[in-house]
Amino acid sequence: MSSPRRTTIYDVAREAGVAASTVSRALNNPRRVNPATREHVLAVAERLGYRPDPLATALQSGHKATIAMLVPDITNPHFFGTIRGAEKRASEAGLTFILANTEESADNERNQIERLSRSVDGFVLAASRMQEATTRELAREYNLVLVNRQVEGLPSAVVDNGAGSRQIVEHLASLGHRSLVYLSGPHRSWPAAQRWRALRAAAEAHGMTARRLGPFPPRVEGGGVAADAGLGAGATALVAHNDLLAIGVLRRLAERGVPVPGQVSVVGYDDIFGADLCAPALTTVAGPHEEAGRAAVELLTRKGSLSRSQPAPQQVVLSSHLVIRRSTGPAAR
Amino acid sequence: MSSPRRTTIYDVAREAGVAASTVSRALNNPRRVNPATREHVLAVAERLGYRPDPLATALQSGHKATIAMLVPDITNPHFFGTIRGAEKRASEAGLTFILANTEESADNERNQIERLSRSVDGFVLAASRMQEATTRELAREYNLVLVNRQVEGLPSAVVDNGAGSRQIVEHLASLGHRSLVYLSGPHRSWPAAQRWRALRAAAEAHGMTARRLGPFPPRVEGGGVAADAGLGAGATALVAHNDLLAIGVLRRLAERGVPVPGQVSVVGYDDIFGADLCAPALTTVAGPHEEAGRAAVELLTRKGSLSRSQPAPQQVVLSSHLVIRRSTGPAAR
DNA sequence: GTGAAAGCGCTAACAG
DNA sequence: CTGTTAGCGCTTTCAC
Repeated sequence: MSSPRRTTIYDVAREAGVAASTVSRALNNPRRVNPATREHVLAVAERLGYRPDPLATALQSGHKATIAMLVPDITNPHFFGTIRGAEKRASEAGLTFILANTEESADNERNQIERLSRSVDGFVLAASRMQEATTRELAREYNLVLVNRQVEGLPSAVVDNGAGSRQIVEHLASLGHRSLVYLSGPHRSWPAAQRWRALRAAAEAHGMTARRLGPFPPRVEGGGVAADAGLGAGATALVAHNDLLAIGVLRRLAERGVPVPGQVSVVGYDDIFGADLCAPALTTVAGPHEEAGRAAVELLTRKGSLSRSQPAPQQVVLSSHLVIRRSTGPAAR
Repeated sequence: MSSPRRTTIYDVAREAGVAASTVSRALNNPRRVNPATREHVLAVAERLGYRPDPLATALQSGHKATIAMLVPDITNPHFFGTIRGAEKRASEAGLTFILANTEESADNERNQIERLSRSVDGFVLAASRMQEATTRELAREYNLVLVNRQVEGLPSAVVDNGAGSRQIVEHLASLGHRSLVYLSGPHRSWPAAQRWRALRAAAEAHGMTARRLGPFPPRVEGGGVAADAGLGAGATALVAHNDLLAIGVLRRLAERGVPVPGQVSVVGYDDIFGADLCAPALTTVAGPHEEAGRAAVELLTRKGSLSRSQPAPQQVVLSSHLVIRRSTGPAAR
């Protein structure tokens, strides 16, 4: 705009009768300057309304005080909690928070990382779509922390759906179900693989049959085909990859006049906003996603400060649990 | 990380056998350099994997290619559409997108603006909580565009809830309702004032009585008191400030055993995700919020490029409409 | 059409 | 403890 030329460190220096470097020190290394002059400099800076220029600081010191979070799809309510947690933590730590959409594309993700690399100190990659090898390679050059994805050797924060998955099976088993069908999300998806593994293992332990169908698009629109496929498989319990898909399944079932949970029980994952609003309210696996977002940022900042004295990158694992609502009930005879 | 020293414009210059300034020109002012040398420089840059440093560019030129969006509450699903639209447009325009939460506080908003001012070209202020005077004052120093708020003399993009509000009244009137109660949001809120104004005017035109209660916290939790207050007022139709509040109202009504829409009709605003999932599905005013986000960014970029030859700041107004679902029905006798 | 040189605002040696 | 001196990587006059 009308750029009235901001006051710089030199203005403060001149006004305070010291050198620019002294001003810089007074501001950043308070102990490396005489308390008296320090007071004075600070007062002058205050009076002149001095504000450091983050760009100039970054250019010189390399410390940008900025992080970026890359999300496959900003719109997906699943990410809201994670985004929120990350933004909050970043803000608390005085970091500027950049948010970018990768549109579910690994290429896009990589490009964004390269585009932003000079502007940020590190990245939080939510549900990254990149191949393990690519991710690992990029991690050698950039500061990366993963959320809801684990790659050996890289720091990450995940909500472990293992516990939730086991609880699904226990819940269904106790209701008399003998088999379940997992309506899978994208096969490339890390959580999808993790969920299926846990479900299958738990089912086996409980003497239940578990089958996997799909992949289905993990959105409400995917629910139509998913429901029909599940029904075709003759299952009494449908476990959808996420709540969006589960809600779509619920809709299709209602359309077809299939009573829930009378004839079929339905379970989701994520406990998104809306999961308890639908009819019937959805039984789903809830997890501390906001916590995961916070933890990821935390890992990023810690990593930066500790100058690689880190023994091994940390992998934070948060637990999940089943929230039982109305969409599950006793198995049909 | 292991910072292998990025290739700079000087590396390219040396390798290409030209001066750094020529490289700069070849990259930015293609026409101010000999086509042949240009080709050559570009080829070398490509080969060396040169990437300009946005920070250095910004420090020198003042052009940051970055915008920030300030939102009162990232968590509120109401903003998702707007955020998404803004992020998309920014990304298309090659702009880096900073997102910050202001926690519903005007002070916080102002601080964020000042903190980020050196790092960005401008701000999109969503549902700004600041006073008109403050906003106007800040707008003289910074590039601001408002979303879902209008301030005389400042550029903005809003979803006009006037049309939707009128449609609410027409809809209710045609169902035989003689009176409605508006369960208001924060009185400081610009949309709240706008909605109430339109509702009242339309009600008058249709010979209906309109009353305003509140303010209520515009969240699901606010629905309890709001519902009770509305019921106490003896209304047959409750128009809630937003869908969150409306959903809370629906819940409270269900708790109290009040049939919807049998005894009371309920209407919301925003058509958030989940509005069609609740039981009964919510009748609500929908608007092109994603469009509003896009438009705001558009205004911001245009404003920057056109060097103040702008006659008057633009105020984009987008229209809304009522989506009729199951929460509204004929007035109880 | 191209090169040399001067900074943008700040930090970080290096002397004193 | 503090001042001087170089740059960070880039753009932009100003000469040639």
